[in-house]
Amino acid sequence: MGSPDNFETLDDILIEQLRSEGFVCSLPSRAILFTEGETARGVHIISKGHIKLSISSCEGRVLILKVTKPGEILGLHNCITGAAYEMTAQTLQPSRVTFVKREDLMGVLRHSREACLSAVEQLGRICHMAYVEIGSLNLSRSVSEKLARFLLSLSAEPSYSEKNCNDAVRVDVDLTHDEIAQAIGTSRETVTRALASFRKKHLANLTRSMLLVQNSAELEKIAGMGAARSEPAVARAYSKKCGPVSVAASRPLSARWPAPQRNGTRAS
Amino acid sequence: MGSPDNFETLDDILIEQLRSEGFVCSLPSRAILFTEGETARGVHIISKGHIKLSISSCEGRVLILKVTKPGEILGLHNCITGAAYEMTAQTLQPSRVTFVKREDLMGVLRHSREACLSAVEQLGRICHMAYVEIGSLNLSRSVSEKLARFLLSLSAEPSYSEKNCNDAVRVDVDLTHDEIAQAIGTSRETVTRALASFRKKHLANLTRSMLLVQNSAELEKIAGMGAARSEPAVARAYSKKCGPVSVAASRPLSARWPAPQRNGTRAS
DNA sequence: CGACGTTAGTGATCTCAATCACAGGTCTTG
DNA sequence: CAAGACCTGTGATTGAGATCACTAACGTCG
Repeated sequence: MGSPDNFETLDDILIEQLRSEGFVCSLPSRAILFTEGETARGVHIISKGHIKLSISSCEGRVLILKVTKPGEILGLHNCITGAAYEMTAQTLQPSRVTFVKREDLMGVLRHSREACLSAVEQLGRICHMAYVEIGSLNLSRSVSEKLARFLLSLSAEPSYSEKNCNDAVRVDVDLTHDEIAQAIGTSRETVTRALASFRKKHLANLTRSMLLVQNSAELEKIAGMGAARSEPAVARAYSKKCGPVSVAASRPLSARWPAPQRNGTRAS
Repeated sequence: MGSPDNFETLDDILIEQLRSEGFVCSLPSRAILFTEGETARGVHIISKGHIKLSISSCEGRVLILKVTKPGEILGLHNCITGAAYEMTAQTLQPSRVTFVKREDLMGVLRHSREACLSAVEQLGRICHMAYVEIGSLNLSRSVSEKLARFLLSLSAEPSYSEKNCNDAVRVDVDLTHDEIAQAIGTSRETVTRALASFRKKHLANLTRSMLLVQNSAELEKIAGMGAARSEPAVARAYSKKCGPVSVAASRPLSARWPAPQRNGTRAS
């Protein structure tokens, strides 16, 4: 988890430099910044408001990838590679964004070493997030697990949450059940039911875009994040011919997982 | 789709430069390059062999993210951001990789502008792939759809496939049914059944790590990739208050994803 | 060569969540 | 304010696929 020594300060240099190049615009709620398939003309830097990023199949199925917070930059990699947007961006509230043309972005990258390193850092972070998202989305079976994880991720977001007294966290989410369903890949009704279940158990309460996380500990247990189960259970993937050899390079082979034995740790 | 004018040549500069800095090592089949949770000490550049990248949940569930081909670079963003690997890398065949230490990577990035731009390009591409993967993984319901897509992606891979006479493509995949299941997020038995179904319909035939794609056109239809349906059907997501305003840019609104109709590829 | 250990192939069940079908709420907007 | 248009909440139904439980092929290697 150690944040890298070197880049520390570079972190937002790119954004700082870009801000002066771009022009600001205000957008109403539910405005679309760009849609998938479109070619990127530039990048958007969010100053105010939350932006919903989603991918959709042409059948109408929609997957919400993430909801960005102010300070993030959108479409960076599309500008750089020239690949069309693979997602659609839509504001959830009235927002303010700075738009920087692709040429200007490229100019900055080419002329400022620091900006370029900063871009590398930004992209690295985005990659990481994407992979974590993939895992989080696909490595869970039950809906309640995904929903719990989703609610927790919302409440963990500082720009959203207003911590309260004891354990409760109040979050202002401008998402409908339908959108939540799209974010965790399930159906609206199922979200409604799962939320009702959480409410009944006093774990969390979502009413009219106001989420109240009451028992985050228990939620985390449901989400499978809690260190509750210490059973690592590395699974069959490594139980086979596995790792007779690992790269020459020094390798502590981080003892994150115990003996790769066959064992079916069922949660029952 | 236009590959960007500018970077064209920069494409592999980073890798070229890194190659001279690193040291090569040969690995047997099923060797592990690194595991999730571990901190990145450097990057791996694949010279020979295919590498399986997977994420696993602590319950033992495994998701195979992708199988890389020679020429790719692994762990770049982990080195850069300092974040731990979010995935495990394992060889599928005897392989040869070049390992470059993190310090050396950083040095190259800092001292060569072109290398840095090249890194930006690389990362951009990786981001794009990751997002496409997310969509592909989550926006389809039926297993046969995902399996078809997966088989096609294998056969499309030049480093794998050996095109044959007419339509048939022969591919040498070193993946078990189990691993395929992990790659498309389903169970082994289901993969076996779906493959049997494809075999029966003479669409594709997978036997002992030898895939023969017989009717790619039909497979594509199942995968929902075929331009068959031109129905944009952008869906309810935009049907609401939607885009009263869209940032300056025009938007072609091209629908990217599958459009299969209901069809059950059940064995039975 | 026989003995494991790993893959593949198949049936029988069972479960979770998608879907369908409404009904009551809430928020827009003329 | 009344009419719609969305959103939420719930029941009933259904089906795709996960799981379980075996059996049958290989392959490897003492």
